[in-house]
Parts: sequence; structure tokens; C-alpha cells
Amino acid sequence: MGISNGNDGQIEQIAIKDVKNDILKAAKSLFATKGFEGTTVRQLCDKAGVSLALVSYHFGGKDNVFYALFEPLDRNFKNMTYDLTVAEKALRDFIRSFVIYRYEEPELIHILQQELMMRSPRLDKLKNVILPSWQQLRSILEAGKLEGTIQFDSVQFAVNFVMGTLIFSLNDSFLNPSESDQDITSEQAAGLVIRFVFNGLNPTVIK
Amino acid sequence: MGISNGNDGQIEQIAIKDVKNDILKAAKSLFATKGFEGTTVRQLCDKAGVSLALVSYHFGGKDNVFYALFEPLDRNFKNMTYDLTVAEKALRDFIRSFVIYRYEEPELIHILQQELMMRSPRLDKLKNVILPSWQQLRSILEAGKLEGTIQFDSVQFAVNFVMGTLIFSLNDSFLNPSESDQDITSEQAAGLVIRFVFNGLNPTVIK
DNA sequence: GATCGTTTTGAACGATCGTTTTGAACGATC
DNA sequence: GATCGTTCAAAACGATCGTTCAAAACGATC
Repeated sequence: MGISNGNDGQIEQIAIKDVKNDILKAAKSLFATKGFEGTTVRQLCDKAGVSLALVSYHFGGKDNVFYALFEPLDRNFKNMTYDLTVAEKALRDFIRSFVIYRYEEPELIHILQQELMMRSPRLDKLKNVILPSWQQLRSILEAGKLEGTIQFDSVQFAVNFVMGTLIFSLNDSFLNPSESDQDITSEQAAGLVIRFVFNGLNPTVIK
Repeated sequence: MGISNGNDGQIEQIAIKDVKNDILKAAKSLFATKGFEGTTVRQLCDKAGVSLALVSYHFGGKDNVFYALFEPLDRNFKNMTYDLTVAEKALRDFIRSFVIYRYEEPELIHILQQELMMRSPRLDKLKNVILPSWQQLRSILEAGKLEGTIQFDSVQFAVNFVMGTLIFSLNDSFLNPSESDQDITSEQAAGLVIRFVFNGLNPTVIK
């Protein structure tokens, strides 16, 4: 589109190619609802309103559209650290930031869930995105065990438990999607998950 | 193959068609590892060691192979009830039987997980299999809330939390499949999940 | 051993997949 | 205004998808 409105090309950043963004937006939506394999390039281009050839032209193939979706997410997750001197608080912060991100980018998180479940061949290249946060969670849990504020036998199971709660508990109803639409803020959602993780269904007062 | 070893045809039950069973076995394995869409009929028949046309001939199509996988599971889940007068025990029993089934049929459960995550178009016909157990869980949780032994705000989130823990916490490590192979019995696994569900990571003595 | 229905085979079908090709349209530079 | 590289649209590409078909092979019955 017509960039460079007389100025130096410095504002190029905000006006880059509509087409690439349109494809990415359509891909995010389609991959989330129909999965990667379930989405065809033609559906993608139809939804994006661009010609069929442009996926290959701009991205070099369907796969690269997928990977391009997670590049910003990769950058976001790189520089996250938590204070391990108080593991309990670190875990709360971890959950909170995860839930908040989930509210900001529900489709990306949903795609990640699908790919994890499918053990898709694309996971290899997604490890950069996923591994850091899982390792941070693992560190937090191990610190909490030493601290005595967190209890578990197997770190592996504990990590999976927390991740499972993060991923699953906030989902809409799988089978009665009608009765979903529970409007809660990301802060409320985070509190909910935190209580599940720390106390399960135990009917004790939460501190 | 040669059935009817001189007797009446009464033992037919154990000797039914090799081909159909071979296809089902191959399908269970392939669908679990590569997903339904990721599996081709040709791979299926190769693995089963049968000719390409036999999937359509015996089952009438790839889809019907999929549904046939869950017919026995459907029958199993129909007649399950739990004593709701003691919801806490009912929930423990529910979790235990789920975990045990998970150990008996890990591939079927894994396929179900995938289909749920994908919100696949096949879920409609799988509702017969899935809905009953989810509704039972829901009933148990609601009974427990009345009883005062189980605490939560939204039934929906609570159901998802329990299911997420059941499904996720026992998974092998998604990203380091090497360090999996944690050999625990289904009884131990059930105990683990029960503790997660009831107490989370809370470092309190379990009763 | 001829005849029947059932099961299996190999080849082919039309449809659709992701990708490539061709050439026109565009804006920038000289 | 001619020429350049970039961007886009239409058509076509080979490959592969799930399924079907005609004929061969099989087992049971007469």
C-alpha cells in the first residue's frame, strides 16, 4: 500500500504489508478452530481475502505461516524470570502471567494446546517458545518443595498438573458450548486457577 | 480365516474376522500417534497388512473405522453410577476408575483428548461416549458442594479442573519424552491424581 | 466338480491438497 | 517515458487424498 507519506521511511513499521498480516490473522483464527492439518491454504486465502499464490510467495509455504504466528510469542517468553526465594509467590506470579497471556492471545494458546496433544512434527521448532516457561515452572516447583510450601512426589507430574489446570480449567465447556460465555476478568481467572493449583477442591479458607 | 473347527458356530465370537480387528488395531495406534486427519487410509492398511480397499468394504469409510473404535467404550460407560450420599468417596471412585481405564486403553483416551482439543466434527457422534462421565462428575461435584466437602465457585470450571488433572497430570513429558517412563501402577497413579484434585500442591498431611 | 455368495485384490476414479508458473499491474528511479 | 524490481491474480502443476470398480480368489453347499 502507499507508504512513505513524504517523511523518511521511518514509520514503515506500522504500515507494513497488509497481505502478510491478513494471512496471519486468518491463519490464527483458522488454525485455532480447525487445526493446522484441518485448514487448507485455500480456506486461508479466502478468509484473508488474498490470492491463493500469496501464501507461498510471502511465507514460502503453509508451514512457515504457522511458525510466523509464534515469533512474537517467542520474543515475549524469552525474558521472564521469577524470584525463587519465595516460590509460593513465584508460582502465583507465573500462573497470573500465563492466564493473562491466555486472555490476550486465546487462539495462539489454543493452537499450542492442539499441537502438544497431537505431538505434531512442528513442535520441534516450537520448543523455543514452550520449553522456557515449562522449565521455569519446574524450577519454581522444585524451589517450593525445598521451601516446604509446595508438596509433590514427582516434579514431572506436578508440572503437568499445573499446566493441565492452566490449560483446561478455564476452557469453555467442551460438550455444551452453549452454556459457556462465563464473563470473568483475567484477574478473576488467575485467582481461580491459583486456588485450584494450591488447594484443589479442598474446602478450606484461602489465605 | 478358517473358523468352525467342527463345533457349532458358537465360538465364532472369539474368532471373528481377522481383517476388521487388524484394521481397528492399526487405526487405534495410528490415530493416537498421528491424529485422525494425519492418518491416511493407505498407512492404515499398510500397518494392518490388508489391501487398500478393505477399509471401505468392511467399514464403509475411514470415518466409520474411527467410530467403531469407541463402540466398546460406549457400552462400558453406560452403566456406571456412584453413591452420591458421600460425594467425597464418589469422587475418589470416579477418579480411580477413570485412571484405571486410562491405563487399560491409553490410546483411546489419547485419541479422545485430541478430538476434544480439536473440537473435531466427529465429537457429535462421540457425545454418547463422553457426556455420561462428564455429567456424572458434575453431579458428584455438586453433591460434594452441598455436603460441604468440596469447594468451588463454578461447576463448569471445577469439572474442567478435575478432567484436566485426570488427562494432563499423568501424561509423559511433552517436551522431553526421553525422561518419561515413570513406571507406576494404576493404583499409585489414581492416588496421585486424587491428591492433586483434593489438595492441589498444598503441603498438608493427606488423610 | 459346478455353483453360489463373500472376501480380497490391483487399478483406476474424481476431488482436493500445497505449490509453481506465467504474465500483468504497480511504484520508484533514471 | 522507458526500465527496473516487487507484488499480485489466474491458471495449471504433480502428488496424494478417500473411495469405487471389475475381476480374481476363497469357502461352503449341492
